[in-house]
Amino acid sequence: MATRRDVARLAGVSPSTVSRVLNDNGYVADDVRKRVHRAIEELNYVPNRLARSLRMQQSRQVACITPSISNSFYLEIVAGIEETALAHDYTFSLYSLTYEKREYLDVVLSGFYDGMILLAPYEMEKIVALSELAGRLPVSLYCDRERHPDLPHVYVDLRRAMRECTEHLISLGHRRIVFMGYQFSRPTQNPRYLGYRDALESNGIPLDESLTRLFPDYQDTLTCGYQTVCDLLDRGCSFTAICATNDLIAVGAMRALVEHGLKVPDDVSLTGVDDLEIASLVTPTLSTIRIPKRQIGNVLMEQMLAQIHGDAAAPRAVEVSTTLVLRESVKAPASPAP
Amino acid sequence: MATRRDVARLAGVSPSTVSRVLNDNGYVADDVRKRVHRAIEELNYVPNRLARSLRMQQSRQVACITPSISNSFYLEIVAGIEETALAHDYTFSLYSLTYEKREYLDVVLSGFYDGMILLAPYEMEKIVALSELAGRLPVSLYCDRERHPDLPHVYVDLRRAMRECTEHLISLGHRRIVFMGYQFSRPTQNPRYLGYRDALESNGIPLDESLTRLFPDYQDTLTCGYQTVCDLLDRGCSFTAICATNDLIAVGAMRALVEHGLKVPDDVSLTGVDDLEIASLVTPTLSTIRIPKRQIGNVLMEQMLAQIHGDAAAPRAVEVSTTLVLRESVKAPASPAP
DNA sequence: GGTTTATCGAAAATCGTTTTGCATACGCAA
DNA sequence: TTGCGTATGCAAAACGATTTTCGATAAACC
Repeated sequence: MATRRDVARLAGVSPSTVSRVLNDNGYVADDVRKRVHRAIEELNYVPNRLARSLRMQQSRQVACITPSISNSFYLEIVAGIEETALAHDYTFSLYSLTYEKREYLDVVLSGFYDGMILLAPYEMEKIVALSELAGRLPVSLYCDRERHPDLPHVYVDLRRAMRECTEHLISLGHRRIVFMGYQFSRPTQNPRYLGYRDALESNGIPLDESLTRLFPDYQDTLTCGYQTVCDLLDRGCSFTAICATNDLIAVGAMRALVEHGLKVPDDVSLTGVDDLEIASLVTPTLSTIRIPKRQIGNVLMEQMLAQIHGDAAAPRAVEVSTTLVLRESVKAPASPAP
Repeated sequence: MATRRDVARLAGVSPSTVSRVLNDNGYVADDVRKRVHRAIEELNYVPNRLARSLRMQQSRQVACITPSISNSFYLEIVAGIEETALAHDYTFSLYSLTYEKREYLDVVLSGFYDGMILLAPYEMEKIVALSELAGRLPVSLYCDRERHPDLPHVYVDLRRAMRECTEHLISLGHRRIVFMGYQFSRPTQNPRYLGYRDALESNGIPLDESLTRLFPDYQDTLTCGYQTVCDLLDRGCSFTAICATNDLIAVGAMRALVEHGLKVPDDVSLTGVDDLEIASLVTPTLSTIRIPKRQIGNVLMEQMLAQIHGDAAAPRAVEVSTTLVLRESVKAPASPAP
C-alpha cells in the first residue's frame, strides 16, 4: 500500500504538502496541486482510514444491530439507514443478535464506531444493558413497544394503529375477531394487543378470551399462524375476521384457512402488520398496517448524526406514523352479526 | 475511554505487562494477571481496535457488497457469511451497489478491511473493475453466471439446474413451456436460458420463440412476471407450463394466471428459482430450484479466510449444488400433448 | 528598502496499540 | 560464587495519518 510519503516523494513535494492538498489546508500552488493529484492517481493512493480515525478520534462508521439479519422487515430499515449514512459519507456495519451480550460491548466500544443503532423492539432486554452504553457512545433505538425514557429513539404507536385496524373491521360488521400474535412477557406490554382491546371496548364488544391466541416469542411465525388457525377451526371456534400481529403470521393463517376450504375474504377477513413485500404478493393481497420502514431508518441515522455532532436541539424521540393499507383480504362479513 | 496506560497504572504494573496479559505472551505471574484483569473490569477497558489494526496491519473485518440490501436472496447469503465470520472472530460491513464505483475502491482499500466479498452475479461489470482489485486485496465472488477465470469464487451451475427442471416438466408431459426471465446482454450468456434450451433440444422439442420472454434487467421482477403472463394470454398463446428464472417472477406470474381464471397447477404448472421463503408461503406453494444460500455464504467466508491466512492449498473455485424442490405448483398437464 | 502575502519544507506531537531489546530483580541449583 | 530460568519494568520504534509550529524563500506592494 502506498502511503502519503510515497505520494510526496513521487510528486517531489513534502508530506505536509500532500496533506495540504488532501485536506484543503493552507496555501498550495495550482501546479503543485496538480502534481500531487497525478501522483495519487499513479500510485492508486488511498488515505489509510485506520490511521486517520485513530488520529481524529472518529471513524465515520456506525454499528447497526438487528435481531435477525435475514428478516426483511429490519432490512428495509437498514436500507433507510444506509441511504442517509451514505449521504453523509458514513459507513455502517451490520450485526445480528447472534452475538453475545459481552461481545457487543467490546466490539462497539473498541473505537471502530462513532455510534450504535439498535433495532431491537422485542429483544431489547436480551442484549446489552442499555444503561452500560448510555453516556459511553451515541445510541439510537427503534422501538415498537414502548418509548424509552432515556435514550434517543424512533417509535411507532402500534396501539393506536391496531385499534384503528380493528375498528375498521368492526365498522364493516365484524364482531367475532380473532387476535393472534406473540406472547410478550405480559400481554399488557403488547401494544398491539392493547389496541385490539381498546377497539372492542369502545365499541361495546365483550372480550372473548377464546379468540385471543398468544404464542411464545422466537418461534417460526409462519408455522404459528398456520397452526393457530388449524387449532381454532378444530375446536369449532366461529369467527369472521383475524388480526395477526405481523404479515408472516397472517400468511400462515391464510394458508390454513385455504386448506380448510375457507375463502379469504368471503368467509374470513384477515389483516397483518408491517406491510412486507409479501403482503402484496400473496393471493388475495393482504390488508395490513404499513410501518414506514425506510423512513424509520432515515430518521434513526439522522438522530445518530445529530448526536455525533453534538446537536443538542435534536429531538430525542420521533414518532413515525403508520398507515392502514386496505387490500383484498378484508371485506364485510357475509352474514353480519346481529 | 480508558487506555492500556490507565489499566497499567491502576493495576500497579507497566503497560507492557498489560499487553502480556491481553495477548498471552511472555511470562506473567498469576497474581499480577488477576490484578490486571480486575483493573480492566473496573475501568471497563476495551482495547482500541483502530490502534491494534493499524499496528497489526489487519482489521479482522471484511467488506461485503450486495446488489441490493433488501433483497432476501442475498441477505440469506449474508447470514451465512456472518455465521462463519463470527465463528472466526471476524466482523463484516455491508454495502449495497448504490455506492459508486470509485467510492468502493476507496472505502475497501483504505485499510479498514482485510478482504472483500462480492455478491454480484449480474452486475459484476457495473461495479469495480475487478482487475483493479486483484492483487491488492483478497476478493471472493459469488457467481451464478459464469465462472471467473482469475478470482476465487463460489458458483452454482444454473444451466444444469434449469435443464433438470425443464426436463422434469417435459417428463410429466408438458410440451409448450414458457421461459421467462431477464434479458442479459446476450441470451447466450444466460445460463438459465441455455439450460432451458438444452432440455428442449435433448427431448426433440422445437424451440418456439413466442414462448421465450426476456425482459430488461433491473426492472421490478414482480410486475415483469405479472405483465408478461397477461401479454401471453392476451395474444392467445397456448402453454401448459412456465419456467420463471426466479421466485418473484413466478409469484407475479401466478397472480396473473389466477386473475385470468387459470388454476395452478391444474391449468398451468409453474416453477421458479432461488427457493426464497415466499416460495413456500404462497398458495399453491411454488416448485423451485433451491440455491443453498446459507451454504454459499459459509463457503465465501471460508474462502476469504483461506486467502487472508495465505493458505495456498485452498480451492479457487467451489461449486455448490442446487436442488429441484417440487411443491404444489407443478403437475402433469390435463391433456398431455400428442 | 521594508513589509506583507503566498508557498512550501522540516520537524514534532499525537492517536493507542504491538513488539522487541535490554535491564533488573529473584530463587535455586551447580 | 556463578549461572540459569522466571518474572517484570522501561524505553523505543513502528503503524499512517493530522495538525501545528517554525522557518525559508520568493514575489508583490507601498
